[in-house]
Amino acid sequence: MASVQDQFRAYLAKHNLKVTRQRQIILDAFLSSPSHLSAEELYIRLRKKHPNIGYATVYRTMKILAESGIAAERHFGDRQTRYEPNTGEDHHYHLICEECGNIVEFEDLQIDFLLQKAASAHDYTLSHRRLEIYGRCPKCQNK
Amino acid sequence: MASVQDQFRAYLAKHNLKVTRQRQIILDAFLSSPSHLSAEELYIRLRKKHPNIGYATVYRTMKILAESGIAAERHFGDRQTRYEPNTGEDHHYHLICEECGNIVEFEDLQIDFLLQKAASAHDYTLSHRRLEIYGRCPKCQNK
DNA sequence: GTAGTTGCAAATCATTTGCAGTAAT
DNA sequence: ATTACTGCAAATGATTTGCAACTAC
Repeated sequence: MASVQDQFRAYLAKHNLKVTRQRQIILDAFLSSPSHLSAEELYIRLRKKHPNIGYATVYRTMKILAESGIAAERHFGDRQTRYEPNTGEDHHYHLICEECGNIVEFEDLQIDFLLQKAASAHDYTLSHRRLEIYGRCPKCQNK
Repeated sequence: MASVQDQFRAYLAKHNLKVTRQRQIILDAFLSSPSHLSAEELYIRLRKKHPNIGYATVYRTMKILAESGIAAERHFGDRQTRYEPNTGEDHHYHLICEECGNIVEFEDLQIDFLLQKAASAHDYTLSHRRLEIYGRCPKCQNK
């Protein structure tokens, strides 16, 4: 039942933060944009409709979205932090085309299992994992 | 036979680059330091013995080491780029303690196989992969 | 001698922060 | 009324670059 909107409001309330017009706009833009955008890319999309929203506000809000568990931060090869909607406890992996940058997400229970096993083998507890496979997508393989 | 030193000289020769004192010093320092140092950390170690080597030279040289295949660049959670000796075509994975930052490297043929399979399943070719498991090391588990 | 290199300082890129004015509670 | 928030511009931290002096070839 709890929509992302509710989750957001609940998080703000719990932390004495305010529901502002800008935060609402940024959340909506984030939810209705392609995944893996950076704060800058989101900002650029935003200013089309809302030219007066500040760069810093986008950064600050994305940080709140990450803390509230609505967005997850990702670091791929480039320097920027990218965000994706958080799909809860379950995790997925990324397949990234080195040529065009296209990203495919996938899940794999067998990999999950082996990662858990690898951590245990070294007496580590596992909290999260990052797996990225770089290669060439079908399109880019034929130039 | 080909030592890393030879590999370095060969790369420099092929690209019309010169074998300078500084490049030699930085390569040696890189080879005799713990793995996963950042350019800054290497620079700090260096200046003990060679106070007149410039910050930029370290960055420039690490870039050459990466291009020549002697070092591999790594991006973990923090913002800095870290370097590790490149162990050729074979790859390994990382187990990282979120508390103390300790890093364990490991290999796993079963994981290799599944990653290759995952790429194929989406018609991607595979060029390289990045796998990091975050958790807590044995020491940090007991506070 | 010539072309590539160095060290420095200034520039750049992504991100963060201080602050005075503004808006949500 | 308070307290948090915004937008801007200036600050930060990692890395890069321009340039005049220098060094390997």
